[in-house]
Amino acid sequence: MKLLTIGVVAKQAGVGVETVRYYEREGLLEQAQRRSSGYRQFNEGVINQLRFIRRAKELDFTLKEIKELLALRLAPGSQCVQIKQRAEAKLDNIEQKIRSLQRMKRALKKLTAACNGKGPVSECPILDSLED
Amino acid sequence: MKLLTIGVVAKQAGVGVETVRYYEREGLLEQAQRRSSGYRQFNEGVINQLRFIRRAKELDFTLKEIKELLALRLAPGSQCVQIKQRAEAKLDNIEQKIRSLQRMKRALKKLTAACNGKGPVSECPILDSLED
DNA sequence: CTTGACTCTATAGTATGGTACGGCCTTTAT
DNA sequence: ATAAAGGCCGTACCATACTATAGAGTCAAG
Repeated sequence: MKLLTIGVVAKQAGVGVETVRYYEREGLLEQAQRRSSGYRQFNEGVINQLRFIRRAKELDFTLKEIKELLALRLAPGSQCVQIKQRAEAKLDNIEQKIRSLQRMKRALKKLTAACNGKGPVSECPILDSLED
Repeated sequence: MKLLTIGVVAKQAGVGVETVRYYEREGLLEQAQRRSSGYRQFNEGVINQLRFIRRAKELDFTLKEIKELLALRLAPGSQCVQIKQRAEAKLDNIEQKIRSLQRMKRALKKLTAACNGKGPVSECPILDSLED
């Protein structure tokens, strides 16, 4: 098992060195072993963990939620259904955001449609409807 | 023209007193007149301005963008088309967010569909696909 | 005139997810 | 042996949009 320095790990995982330290501080990564000089020594698995974090972030999980996922993954007796529940909750969450954005979109579309883009600001129907 | 204290203004507009001061500091509201004691005196128009800000925020404009809208509104020679452009840019922006969330949604749906919710975490296909 | 509610300022803290800096120590290559 | 590159830590800083606190002064009602 090869041991890697933080710089190598960061590069492999596509994140900054500071980010790796930050994740360690925040408990997303376990405390790395140290050599006598104090330098961290990672085993290769950390790179996959960092990728896990990145993927989960792409799915809109917060670091806090990711930490919970990682904890579940390691806790003895955790069941797959717990992970599934979290994924489904996140799915709900995302769907709500989408609906909210779609409402905004409709409202803004209506405003821009009402405006012919001509004339001074004093006659702008977009501002008018924000003001009234 | 009645002059109002900050507390009245805040209440009428449905925001906190601190928020009004914050907006003033940030340049979203012009500096209020003061009486000799140093107390702010607002005229009633401020309430509409605060509502403007609230509505624009609901449409996902940031305070920075709102400040620009307000500046445009006051600048002589501003044209309606400039407002419309900003609204359309924001619309694009929102549409991008929606698309991004929809991608996440599809990915998460796929993951949850692959998981029957049975068995230990070590066999969870959701975690598997985040890890690999 | 007193009391309680209101207001003032400046400063710090909240949450999120990092990024940057300074000063120092270690490793690695030549 | 030396110099460059990399690592360490603690702290501060970024953006966003507030919110809270302390300590002081002011206003209005009774």
